[in-house]
Amino acid sequence: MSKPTEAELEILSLLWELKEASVRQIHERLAETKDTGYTTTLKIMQIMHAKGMVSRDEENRSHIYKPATNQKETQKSLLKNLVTTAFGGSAQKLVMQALGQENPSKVELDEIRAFLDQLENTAK
Amino acid sequence: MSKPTEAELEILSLLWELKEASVRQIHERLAETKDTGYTTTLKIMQIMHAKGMVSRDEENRSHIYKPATNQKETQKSLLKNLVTTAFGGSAQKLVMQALGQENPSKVELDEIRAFLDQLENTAK
DNA sequence: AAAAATCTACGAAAATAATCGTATTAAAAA
DNA sequence: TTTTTAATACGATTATTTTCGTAGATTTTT
Repeated sequence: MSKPTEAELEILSLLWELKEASVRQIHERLAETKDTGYTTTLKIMQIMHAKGMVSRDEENRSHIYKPATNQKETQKSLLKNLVTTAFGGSAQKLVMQALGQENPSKVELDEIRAFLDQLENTAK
Repeated sequence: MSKPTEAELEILSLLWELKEASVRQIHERLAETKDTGYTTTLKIMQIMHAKGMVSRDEENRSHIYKPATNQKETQKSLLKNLVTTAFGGSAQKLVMQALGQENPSKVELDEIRAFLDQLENTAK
């Protein structure tokens, strides 16, 4: 699957969150943060459908869209792209930057630690 | 500073690595992986200069470019953008995805652990 | 039943990004 | 000195992405 554009990614992300949604629902969520027309949202979702990036149920007049691209795979390729273009290929640098800018809770940090342990044991 | 485009980011990244470079140098590096014309590289670097994204020394005929945008800041904003658009705002999810896809060495993992510890102590 | 609101489809315009060709000038090589 | 190579500037073209307006159909409200 080709890389989603910025606008597509915003919508895809909402679909991952909501599992499924109508154009209206997506548009209302987008409208919270940006000032965009309904038909613009519609058009982009139609394009995404044409690309096979989402599926849709046309049973009712208001179509219901679902993500058709795997979330993990998509995130992975976006990350890979960012690591190579902006972080000189170092995932570690990216991770540290990401953590440094946030203020992760102890719980989150512990979860990451557990994940690191698991990585170390599973690998090899 | 506005978000660099894909092509700009590639160049910026090389400039961060090299500290400074001529158009020719950048172009040769780009040409290793993609098939692009010299004047295309030149044009993009000129645009970057017009945007204030890079500075340049025009002393000699072959201009020498330097990054004018802070690497950390730029990386930070790109990450923030990715976290919000693709990871539903969760830096933790992004971090785990990033680590999971690589195969980090024990040394790297330990460095990250140390970083986590430091985060925990510094914060609050 | 008529009017208003709500959908989709779709083409076209606008905005943004990337590519390239040509002119001109300066430096290097012959 | 002449020719060739290498550089910048810059406009124009192409490609991609985003936005919008309008038509036509179906629901919902009055």
